[in-house]
Amino acid sequence: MPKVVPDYKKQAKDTILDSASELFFKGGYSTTSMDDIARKIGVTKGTIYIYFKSKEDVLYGVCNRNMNMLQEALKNVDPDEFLHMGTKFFKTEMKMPDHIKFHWIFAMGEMESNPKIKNILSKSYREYVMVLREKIDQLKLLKKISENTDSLKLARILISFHNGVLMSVMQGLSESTAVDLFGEGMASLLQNHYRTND
Amino acid sequence: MPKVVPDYKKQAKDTILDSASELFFKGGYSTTSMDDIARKIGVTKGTIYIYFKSKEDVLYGVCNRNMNMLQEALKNVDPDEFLHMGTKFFKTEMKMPDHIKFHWIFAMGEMESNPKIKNILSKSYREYVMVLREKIDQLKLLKKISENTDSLKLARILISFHNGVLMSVMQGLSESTAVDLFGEGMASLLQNHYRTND
Amino acid sequence: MPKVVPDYKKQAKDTILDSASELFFKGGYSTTSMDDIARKIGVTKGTIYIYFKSKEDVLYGVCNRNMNMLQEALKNVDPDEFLHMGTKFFKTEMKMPDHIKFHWIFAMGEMESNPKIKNILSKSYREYVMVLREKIDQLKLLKKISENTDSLKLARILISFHNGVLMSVMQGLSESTAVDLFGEGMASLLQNHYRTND
Amino acid sequence: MPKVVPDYKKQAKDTILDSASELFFKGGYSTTSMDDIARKIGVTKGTIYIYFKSKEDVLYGVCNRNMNMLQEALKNVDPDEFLHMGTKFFKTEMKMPDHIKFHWIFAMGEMESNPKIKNILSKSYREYVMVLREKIDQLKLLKKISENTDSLKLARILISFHNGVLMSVMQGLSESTAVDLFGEGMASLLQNHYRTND
DNA sequence: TATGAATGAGTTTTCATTCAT
DNA sequence: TATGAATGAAAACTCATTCAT
Repeated sequence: MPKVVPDYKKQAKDTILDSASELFFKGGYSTTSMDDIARKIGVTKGTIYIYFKSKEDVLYGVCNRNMNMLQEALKNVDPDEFLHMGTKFFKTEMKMPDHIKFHWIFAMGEMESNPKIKNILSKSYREYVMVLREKIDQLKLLKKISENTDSLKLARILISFHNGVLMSVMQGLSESTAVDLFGEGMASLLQNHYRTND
Repeated sequence: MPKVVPDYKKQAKDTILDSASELFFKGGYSTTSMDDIARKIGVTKGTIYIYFKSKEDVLYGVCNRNMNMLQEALKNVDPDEFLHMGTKFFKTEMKMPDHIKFHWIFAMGEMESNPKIKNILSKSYREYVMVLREKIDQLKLLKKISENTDSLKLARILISFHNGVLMSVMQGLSESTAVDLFGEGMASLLQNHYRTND
Repeated sequence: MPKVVPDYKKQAKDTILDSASELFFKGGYSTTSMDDIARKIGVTKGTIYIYFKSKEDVLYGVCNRNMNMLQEALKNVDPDEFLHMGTKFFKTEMKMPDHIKFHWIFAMGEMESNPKIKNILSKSYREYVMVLREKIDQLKLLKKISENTDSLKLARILISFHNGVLMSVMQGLSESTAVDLFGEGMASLLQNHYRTND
Repeated sequence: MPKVVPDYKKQAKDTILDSASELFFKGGYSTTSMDDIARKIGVTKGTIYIYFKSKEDVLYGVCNRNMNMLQEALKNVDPDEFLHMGTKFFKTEMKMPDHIKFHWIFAMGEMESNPKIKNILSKSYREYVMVLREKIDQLKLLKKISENTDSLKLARILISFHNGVLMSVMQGLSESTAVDLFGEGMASLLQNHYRTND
C-alpha cells in the first residue's frame, strides 16, 4: 500500500473491507481471523488495528458498505424501465460477486447474536423498502401504475419475493432458472397494478 | 435426565439437539460453545461427546431435524385448504419458535464455509419444492388449479416468496404486516392458476 | 468372560494385562485409554476397575509380568548350552511377540517420570544380572569358563550387548542381521573366558 | 528473551527445543504439556505456537536436533584415538546431560505409535552406523585395523554394545561401573581386529 | 460381576488484541 | 504507518475415575 495518496486512509479502509467482505462471506465471520484478512492484502494483523478498533468494527464496516452498494444499485435503476426489472435488474444483480449479492443473507446469521448487526440490517431493509416505494410512486405519476396501488405494501411484497429468489439460488437453484422464475413471479405480482391505458 | 427411560439414548440426543438448536439460532454456531449447550440442560460438556462425536455433528443433527420438522409441517397441510394457505398455514407457522421457524435462514450463514451444511440445505430445499409440487398436482386433479399450470415452477415461486417474507420478518417487519403481505402476495401469484368453474 | 472358573480372578487379571501389554507397546502408555484396553477384550471400562485400582496399577502389572516372563525364559536356558546362546536363545527370543520381547525398552520411556516403574525396571535388571551370573558360575564349576573370570562383570557385559542388539532391531536392523551380529559379538565377548581344556 | 538478536527466530526455536527436550525426557512426551514447556522458559503457551505448529512438531524438532548432536559428537572423535574410545569418548559422553545422552533411548517409547519418529530414529541409526564405519575404514588405511575386518558389521556390533551399556545405566548401573564395563567390552570386541604390527 | 452414563480436570490449539520497535 | 512477538482467555475435545443399576 503506497503511503502518500490523498485520502489514503479511506482507501486503506476500503482495501481491508474488500478483503474482509469476501472472507466473511466465504468462511463466516467467526471462522475468519484477523490474520486471514490481513494476509489476503499483504499486511500484518497489527495494521488492521490502525484503521479499525476491533474485528466487530470491521464487520460493521462490511455490512454498512455492502448494504449501501445494493441500495445504490437499486436507486440507479431507470424508473421507466422498472417494470422490466424482472429481466434486466435481476440479471445484472446475478453478475455481482457472491459476497456482495448474497451479503444480505449471510449477515442474517450474525443478526440474532449481535444487536448492532440487527440494527444495520433492519435499517437497511427499511431504506431499501423506501427506495423501491419511491420508484413505484414515480411510476404512479408517470401513469404506469394504478393510483389505487398501496406503494408501501407493493414494495415490501416485491422485495420479499426478490430476496426469496436469491435464497433459492443460495440453496442450489440454477441462476438461469432463477431469472426465469423471477420474471414470471414479478409479472404476477405486478399485473393488478399496471394501469390500463384508456 | 432419568436413566430408566426406554429409548434413553434417542431422548438424550433430542434433548441435546433442542438445546443446541435454540442456542445456535440465538448466538450463532461458532459463538455457541459446547459448554453453553451442556449447561443449558444441566450436564457437562463431556456428556455431549457421548452422544455426538463433535460439535459439527451436533450442527448436522440440528439442521437435519429442523429441516424435517418444517417439511412435515408442510406435508400435513390439507390440500383442499391449500389455497387459503396464506391465511392459515402462514399464521400457524408464525407461532413456531423462532429457532425452528427461521432455522432455514440461520443455517445459510454456515453454508458457504461448510459443504456438508450446503448439502443438507440443498437437499432439503429440493424436497420442500417436491412436497409443494405434489400439493399443486393434487389440486389439479381436484380441478381447482388449471391443467396448464407448470406445477414445478409454481412451487418454486411460492416457496421463494414464502421464504422472502420470513426474511423480511427477521429484518424487522412486524408479524401482522407479514401475514397481510403474505396473503396478498399469494393471491397475486396464484390468480392466473385458479380454475374458473365453468 | 465366563464367570464360574476357579481362579477366575487371576485369569481375568491376566486377560486384562494381555490386552494392556499389547496396546501399551503399540500405542504408548499415555495414548492408550482404559476404553481401548477394555474394548479389545470385549468388556467395558468399569470392569477393569474391579480388578485394578487405577491405570497405573495396570501398568505396574504389565511391567512386572513381562519382566518375569523374560527372566523365566533366561532361567530355563540349559547352562550347558549357554555358550551357544548366540545361536539358540537369541533366535528363540526373536520369535516372541514384540510387546514382550521389546517390553524392556518400551518401559524405559516411562521410567524417568515414574519412580515406581524405575524401581520395577532396576530391580528387574539386577535380578536379570544375577540369573546370568549364576549361569556363568555354574559354567565355572563345569570347567567351561575360566576361574579367573569376573562373573558379575561378564554378566553385565553380555546383558548390555544383548539389549543393545535388541535396540538396533527396534531401530530398523533386520532380524537376520541381528542374529548374525549377536552371534559374532557374543563369541568375541566370551573368547577370553573359555577354558582351554588342558 | 531479548528481541533484537540477529537470527532471533532460530534462537527462539532453540530455546523452546531446549526446554522441551529436557521435559520430554524427564516426564515423557505425552505427560509434558505445552504449558510446562512454555512456563519453563517464562513465556506462555501461545508463544510456542508461533514457532512450532503443533506439539508433535516440537517433538520432531527435539528428536532431530538431539540425534544430530550425538552424531556430531561421534564425528568429532579423532580416528587415531578411536581405539581408546572406551576410556575417552564414553567418559565424555557420560558427562552430557541425561536428556541428550539418553535421548535415543527415551524416544523409542514413542516409536511404535508414531511412524514419523520411527523414521527419524531409523534414519539416525543408519547414519550413526555409517559414521562409525567410516572411522573404522580410516583405521584400516592407517593399518591399525586388519583389512579382513567387515567394517559395517563391526560398526553395528560396537554401537549395539554402546547403546546397551547406556541402557544399563538408565536401569541403575552406576556410571563408573559402566565406564569400566564399556572399556572391557570394547577391548574384547575389537581384539580380533587389531592389526599386529609385524 | 458387569455396565455405561456422567463427570471434571486437563490438554492442545486458536486468536483478538496489545505494544515496543 | 507498519510490524510481529507476545499474551491470555476461551474453545473443542479426551479420559481416568466413579457410581447407580
